[in-house]
Amino acid sequence: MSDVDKRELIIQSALAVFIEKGFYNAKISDIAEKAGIGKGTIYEYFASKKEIFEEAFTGTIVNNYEKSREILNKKTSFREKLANYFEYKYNCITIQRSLAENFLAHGELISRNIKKIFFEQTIKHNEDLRQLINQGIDEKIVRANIDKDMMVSCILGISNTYLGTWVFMKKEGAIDYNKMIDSILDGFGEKREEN
Amino acid sequence: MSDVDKRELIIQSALAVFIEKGFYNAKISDIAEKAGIGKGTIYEYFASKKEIFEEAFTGTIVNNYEKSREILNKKTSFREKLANYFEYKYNCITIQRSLAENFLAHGELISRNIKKIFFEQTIKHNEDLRQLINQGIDEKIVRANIDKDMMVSCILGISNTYLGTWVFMKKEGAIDYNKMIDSILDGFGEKREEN
Amino acid sequence: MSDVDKRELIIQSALAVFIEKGFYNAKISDIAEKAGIGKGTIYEYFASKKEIFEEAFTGTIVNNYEKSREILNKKTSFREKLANYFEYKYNCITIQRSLAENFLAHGELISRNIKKIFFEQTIKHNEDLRQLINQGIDEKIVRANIDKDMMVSCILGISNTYLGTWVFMKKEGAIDYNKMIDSILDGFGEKREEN
Amino acid sequence: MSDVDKRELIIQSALAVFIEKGFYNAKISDIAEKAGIGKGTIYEYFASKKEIFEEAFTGTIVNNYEKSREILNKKTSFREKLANYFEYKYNCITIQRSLAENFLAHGELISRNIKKIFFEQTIKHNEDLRQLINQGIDEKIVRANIDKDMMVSCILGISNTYLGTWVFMKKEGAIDYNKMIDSILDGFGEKREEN
DNA sequence: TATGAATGAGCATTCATTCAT
DNA sequence: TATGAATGAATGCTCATTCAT
Repeated sequence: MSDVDKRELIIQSALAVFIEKGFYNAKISDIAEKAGIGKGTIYEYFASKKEIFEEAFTGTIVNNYEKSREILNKKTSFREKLANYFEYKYNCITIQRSLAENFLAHGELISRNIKKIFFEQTIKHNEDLRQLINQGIDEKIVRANIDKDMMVSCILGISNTYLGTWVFMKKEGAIDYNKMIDSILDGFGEKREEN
Repeated sequence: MSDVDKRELIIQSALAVFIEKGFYNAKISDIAEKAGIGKGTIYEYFASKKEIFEEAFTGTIVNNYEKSREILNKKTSFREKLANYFEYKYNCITIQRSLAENFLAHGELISRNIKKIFFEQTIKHNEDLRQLINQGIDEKIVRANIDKDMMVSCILGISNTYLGTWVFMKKEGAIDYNKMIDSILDGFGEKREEN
Repeated sequence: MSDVDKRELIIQSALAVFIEKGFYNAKISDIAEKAGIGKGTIYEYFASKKEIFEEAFTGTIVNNYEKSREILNKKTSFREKLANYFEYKYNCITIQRSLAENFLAHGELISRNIKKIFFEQTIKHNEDLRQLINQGIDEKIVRANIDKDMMVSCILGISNTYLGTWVFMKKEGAIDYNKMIDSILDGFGEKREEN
Repeated sequence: MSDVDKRELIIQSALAVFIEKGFYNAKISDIAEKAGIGKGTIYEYFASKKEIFEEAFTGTIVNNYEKSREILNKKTSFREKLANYFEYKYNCITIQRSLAENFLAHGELISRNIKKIFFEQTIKHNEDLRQLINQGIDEKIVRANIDKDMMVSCILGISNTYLGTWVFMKKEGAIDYNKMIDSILDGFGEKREEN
């Protein structure tokens, strides 16, 4: 097994253990056992538990970002993109939630570098969503004069909360992504002349 | 100082330390020092670190719920209530975020009882928001045929994400709560005949 | 309540708790509760937990010694004295065992002074038993040429072990003290010409 | 060093510290230091201080029993066996006393299992002594009509008390084991027709 | 005098990390 | 390179003792 593969093996095992137990209750021995290797071996590839956590986290956010960017860069319509984006978010919401919680809850664990990566990815992600909004404007689906920050927040917020509730409540059946999109586009208010 | 006051002092000190350092890095001695009392004294009022955490958390969620319910029960219009609600949420978003993170990130810490309280408060809060939506419908501000779950998620999501970003990015200036409300009511899409 | 009475109350309460839980598991608060007084009050009468223990112990050994000496000083025959002695020892074997165990097991607890008292009492007690043996010799019941130390050990040993087993095994029914005495006097061997 | 040897090293070190200081004053760090290893290492071999204590104790009582049984099973005469038995008891009386004291004084420390072992060994030991008495009867040295329980108590009692005093008083010189045996066989009384 | 709230020294135990093999 | 036995720093909690009331 190559060095790269061994690292990846450790990261994936660590990820599983971190998600299951959280950072502080995840023991190095748990990770080693999950990976089927010795405790000492982990230290041949990583300097500390913190480093494993950071790397697992960095990999996951970068990976998530790449995947969502892929979706948003396809040659499809605004609505299709948004639906695919929601679907993707739903699929990774469990793992994301756990990681985000660890990340947020243990600020002290996160080195400056990791924070920078997270920040950059968030910015890029927001930019991607703004691009999507621009596309929506070009397609005459989104109004041109809206507050884009607000709309980004709304897209993120509704997906996190609505899909999160779905996961949390263990609801069953198909999610109507189109209704989510309509809600964002049309709002919930009576039609008005002026706003 | 009465027993109740001493408990409250400890809880507030603990809250500050938990928010700053997270559960696992908060030392009992930190809490004692913050409260200006001896370590042993804490154990006169609480059985364990976990119990302090639970109590601090329970108090805060119940307290938050009470305050938001107060706002939502005032004799004011739909728009005014929603604006006040957003304002309130902004004010407590920092503490809320930290607690929620600790709560979510350390599921193992939270006893069945606390989970029940959290769950109940969440359900009640959602019901309060549904009442608010009903009021909006009565006031002919909200359409009658919308998916109320979706709208609740949107209210929660936009407030968490938009206000959260505001706090996280340390933006300055006044937040335009009315624009938030308009976004939810009118959506971001071009006006359409059918939806 | 006089000071002396309060001291005695504390000692008796402490004794009960020490016997039940042993020195290290006996808490000052247990003793205070048993005595129906406040923790602080104990320190008005004793300097430390160790001192309470010592005093309780001293009192008990002196007391035990006094009572056994009383028995051994009565104007009765050798056999009667020995039987009464055994009976007395049986009655106090439980408390004695517990105290002795604490005493022996926690040598470090016992101050030089207490050790001296214990030693003196033991010596005196042995002397009393030697006097008893002399009386037995005078009464022509005990042979004159025996090793008195050995006989003292035998009296102590058989009473401790035989009666101790009785207590430990929770045997019921009457103990035949005369048989104990006969065993010591006659031994268990076949009669021999010379010994 | 093998795992077994390391365990044994820890047990022996613990034994020494328990004997010197008693259970509650024996610190894990004392035991580690005595063994010349780190504190943490002890927990690689034992789950808790209590477990070390139990194991040290179990080993010692079983070991003691085995050794005394060995003596009592030799093809030697009644007197020789008894003399060897006393000699053996003398040699292990110090360690035995300390352990027994800890055992008795800290009932709460001793698990059901350990109590069972102790009880079984005691029963077996008493049976071994009864066998010895039977042998004495066969050899026409012990009278057939004696109370065997009483004689067992006398053997145990005299050895504990007489030898214990010897150890306690730090007497010097050789112990006359034959005189002990004679005392048990002949008693201390004047010869009588009837008893 | 009597009290009990407050205290902090002290210790068993955990687990990330090291390093000899 | 891979290992896991060995380590000891770090911390929650207990409880004898103090002292303000």
